[in-house]
Amino acid sequence: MVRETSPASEERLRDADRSQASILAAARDEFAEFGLAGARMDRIAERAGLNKRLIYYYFEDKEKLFQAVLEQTYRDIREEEMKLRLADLDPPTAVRRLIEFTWDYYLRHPEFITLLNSANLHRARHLAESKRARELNSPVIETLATVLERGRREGTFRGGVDPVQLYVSIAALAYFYLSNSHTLSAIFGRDLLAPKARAERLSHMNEVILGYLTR
Amino acid sequence: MVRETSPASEERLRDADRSQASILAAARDEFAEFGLAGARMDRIAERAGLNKRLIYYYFEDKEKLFQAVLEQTYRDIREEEMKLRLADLDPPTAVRRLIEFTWDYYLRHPEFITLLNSANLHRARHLAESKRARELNSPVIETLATVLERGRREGTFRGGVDPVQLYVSIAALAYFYLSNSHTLSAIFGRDLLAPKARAERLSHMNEVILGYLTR
Amino acid sequence: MVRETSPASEERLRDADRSQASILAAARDEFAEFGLAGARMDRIAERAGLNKRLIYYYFEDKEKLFQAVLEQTYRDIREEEMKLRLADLDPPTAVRRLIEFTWDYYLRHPEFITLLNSANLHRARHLAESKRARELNSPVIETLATVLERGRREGTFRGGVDPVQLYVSIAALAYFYLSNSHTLSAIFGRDLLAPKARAERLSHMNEVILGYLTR
Amino acid sequence: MVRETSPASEERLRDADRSQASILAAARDEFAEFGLAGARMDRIAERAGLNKRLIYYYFEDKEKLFQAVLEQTYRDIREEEMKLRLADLDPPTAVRRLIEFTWDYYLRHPEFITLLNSANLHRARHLAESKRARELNSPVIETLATVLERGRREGTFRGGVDPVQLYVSIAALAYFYLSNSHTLSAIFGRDLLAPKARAERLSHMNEVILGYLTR
DNA sequence: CATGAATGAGGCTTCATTCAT
DNA sequence: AATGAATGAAGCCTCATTCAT
Repeated sequence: MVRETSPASEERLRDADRSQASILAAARDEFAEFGLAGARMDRIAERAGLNKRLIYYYFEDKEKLFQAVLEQTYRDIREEEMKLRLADLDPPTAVRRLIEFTWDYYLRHPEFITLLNSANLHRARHLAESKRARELNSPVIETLATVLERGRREGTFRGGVDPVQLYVSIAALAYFYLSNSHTLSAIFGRDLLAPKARAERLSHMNEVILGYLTR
Repeated sequence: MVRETSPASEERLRDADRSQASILAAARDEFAEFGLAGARMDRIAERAGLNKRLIYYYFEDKEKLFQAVLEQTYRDIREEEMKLRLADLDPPTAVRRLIEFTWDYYLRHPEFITLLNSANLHRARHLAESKRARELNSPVIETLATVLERGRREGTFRGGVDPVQLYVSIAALAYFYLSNSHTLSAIFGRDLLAPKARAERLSHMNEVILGYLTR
Repeated sequence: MVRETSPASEERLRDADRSQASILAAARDEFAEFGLAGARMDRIAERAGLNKRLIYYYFEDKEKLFQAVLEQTYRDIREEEMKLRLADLDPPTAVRRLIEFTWDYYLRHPEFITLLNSANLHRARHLAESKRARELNSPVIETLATVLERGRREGTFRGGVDPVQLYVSIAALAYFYLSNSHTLSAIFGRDLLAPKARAERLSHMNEVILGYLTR
Repeated sequence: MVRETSPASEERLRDADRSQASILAAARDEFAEFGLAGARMDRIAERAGLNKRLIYYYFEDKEKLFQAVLEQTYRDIREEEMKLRLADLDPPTAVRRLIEFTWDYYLRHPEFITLLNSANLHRARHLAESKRARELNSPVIETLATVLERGRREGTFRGGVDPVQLYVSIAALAYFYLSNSHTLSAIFGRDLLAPKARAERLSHMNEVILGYLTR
């Protein structure tokens, strides 16, 4: 005999999950747009289409909510990084793939950048408290290490490249450009987010990193 | 005895200047520490050792004060960049000098990074409103262009390098590392600001940029 | 197999009784600790180990719950007073017994005092609404009247003593000392609840009341 | 030459003082009526006829305001006790005077009782934090000691009476009756605050205390 | 009988800003 | 130039209570 899960309780559970997910998504957008201090709990509730009180019911307070958003944010990017399968590609292609993924991900997830900035404004306090910080380490780093090693053995890449430094540098080249695009656009008097400018940036990034790696 | 008006009024002027400067410095620290939304006018007054009302007297409101801080911040870095005299150096040394200056400046002025992040969180609204935005363009860019051109002609550097892209990339490599040092430290489980780590990062940055430029 | 309805329903009834008693005890402690306004329905549920909704199921709302607690509190002390059997003792012993009982009861039931204070802060509104107020009249008063009369006839006690006034005074001497022990301890700079201090107080109370009564 | 205090600044100061006094009086009434948890900052502001924000400006938060009210309350009664001049009276009269003063003071200041109850509900935490607790010790105690000693030497009073215990007992007899008058009235079915009942209580108190003291 | 999810009203407190001198 | 007093709006959070099973 098949046990019938009470549809009622299942739906209830799903409601709870759905409510939490709604809040989390709404909070992510609000924090991304206004930062931790500038975010408004009222607006988060409104964005989520739920009662404000419910936020406290599930997430205790603003700080904890922010922390939950950060954790979710990291989980999201790590999950996508896992799909990259860089090990299957020849070294230069793998590096190019990582650069393009990073660039695209930041473009598709502008909230990632502002959330990270907010987290760092608060000295990563929320991350430090999140006992799972180390789990957020990118799975790409290890793969990148083997890619670099393979490239070196094949004679394509230079040796002595620290994969962590390289990973950080790839992120840096994309992140800084996008994070500061408004300021830079104002200063340089040209729109850095225009399609052409974007293509040029990606191209430049590839040149810099591969120009550096390739011997 | 005749009371001399002039020195008194002059002194008063200097007091006024000093007060404004105090407020500006206090505001810079406060905004850097807490962001625009997180900053407190009360604390700024306290930091400046002056009455809160005076801030409004000189700077109208919080937004305008933030704008004034940003402008000052840009003026400060541009002023130091002017002293670089890259044109006097041979191309690789000039580039290395720029990288080291950037790195050092960010290290000596951690507030620069968080202020810039705040400005961008607000989509550079405060900069756009500042009629002097274009004046904030770095004087280094032009010099860098000539340096790159000279390097190319001398056969040291590759050609086709956009000085703006390169300038942005140099800033990016330093900025991202420092801006996200807390988060990265938590994730990698090691202190990215320790002296050794800092030296390694600077070395890596030089290698990437010069490895890319040099043919 | 036949399912027996009766024990089940009986058990359920006992469960219901037990739940109500749990809630009542939890509420008594919570109200005693924080007063009516300071008490939290959440905490009462938690203390009772039961769902908050159940409190409303059994007691309608916070006010009614408080009233129920008060009634129970009075029933409890009256029940113990009934066991005193003062009529069996010679007058001075009977009075001493009452004093000691009062003192002990307040010491054993510190919640009695704060609950009474809360009730009076609300001008005994909850008591006035309880149709059974008069039933809460102490059974001791009548006994005390006969004791006083007997003492007078025997020549031990003075005449003209109103048993209600005396009863109130005995309660007063114990109640005030214990109710305000924290304040008094702070002011006098000594711990009024230390064993020695407590013994001295009881002794003093006996002396005052018997010194007054005895001729 | 007479220095003229700027009327402006003096008035300003008086405004500040007056505002604080208004808030304190309003808070005293509100806390007396509803207790600490039941009191509403909004209502206090309204009672004081001042902006709610001002309460925080002068008193920081609700707890601190409560503490300030308590301190004021103690200062008030101590100040009146100072005027008693018991030392000038013959011992029985002095004691009677103290009893009557206590009774009258509680009747004229019903807020005194509920405030004290509130303070004790919170275990005198606010008093303990008030470094001036010991200063709140009644000046009457010492006088009472000399009165008792004088009475004993004159042969009117019994010996071995602890003035602190006696002082507490006198307060107790009045306090309990008034503090619990609502509850007691409901239980006994008669109005304990009616003029006749009040006179009887005062008379009883005098009889108890003097009956006890007099030998 | 029992419970997790949800809510509207309201409470304490904070904030940028202005007033009056 | 400088300041203490004062304010209205709004922010975070809590509370008693109800809903839906």
